[in-house]
Amino acid sequence: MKVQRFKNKLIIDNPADFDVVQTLNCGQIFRYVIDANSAVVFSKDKCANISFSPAKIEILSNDVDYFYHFFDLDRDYSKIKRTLEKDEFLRPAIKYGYGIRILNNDLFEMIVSFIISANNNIGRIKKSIEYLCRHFGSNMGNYHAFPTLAQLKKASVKDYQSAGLGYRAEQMAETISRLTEKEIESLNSMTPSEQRNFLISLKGVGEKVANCIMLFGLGVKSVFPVDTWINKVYNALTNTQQKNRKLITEELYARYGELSGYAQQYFFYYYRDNKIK
DNA sequence: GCCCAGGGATGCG
DNA sequence: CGCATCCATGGG
Repeated sequence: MKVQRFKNKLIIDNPADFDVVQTLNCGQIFRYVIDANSAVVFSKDKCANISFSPAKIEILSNDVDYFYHFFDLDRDYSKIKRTLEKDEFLRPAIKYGYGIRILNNDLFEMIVSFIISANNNIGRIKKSIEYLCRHFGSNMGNYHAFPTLAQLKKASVKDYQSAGLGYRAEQMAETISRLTEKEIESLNSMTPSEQRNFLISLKGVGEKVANCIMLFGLGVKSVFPVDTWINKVYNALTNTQQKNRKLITEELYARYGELSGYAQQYFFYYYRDNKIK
């Protein structure tokens, strides 16, 4: 897939491995607006305006380098799909979500976003995050940036409750008050196992949330986050009624290995979009 | 009113 | 360890 880079624009002609709708709607980003042929995507303090058709994708931004990496445009997804298509469970999901790419989201944004995501639904997650951006993030003119750690340290438990975090409000306040920029930065140089241990030590972060933060915020693809949807998928495919998510996580990681993160996204998008029981 | 959502913390054995 | 129960909140 060839990407043309200009000063303020990326152009992709005949994008075989990139579908904007699929990539934005597969639950890895909560700040975007989209309609039939255009979208606006927000990450950290940046934004990109996208227009798309089957023949062409145009990404406009004043930080092209950031969004080139954000949309993972250096990676060959056709190769990944060729490998994963050999798996009979995955084949229909890849056919459906052929244009999914795993976004390289901002790490701190992922930590906050996925703490909010626990036992929650995507609509409510989006609203809570919007609230935090509007009340604590820098005003960028047309939009508000995702708040920095320093900015969120000014938020109280009450603020988080007003944002709709419910019982996660106290967890968030504690995690934000304890977390330092240095710790966040240091995650980049840790091994996956060290990353997981640190992340799980944060209030509101368990196995699944840690895996999501690693997958979307640290680029670690050898993780398989298991949420309620993946739990349903697993039971449907294996004809079981397994409820032990730790066991499901281990089994799916054993099956998909270093490509677990990709496999998980194809499954999630396919089954959630088709509302499989 | 019940059930569910990209689960985690807690307590109990 | 594993396991059950509880937890805010809003939409279906």
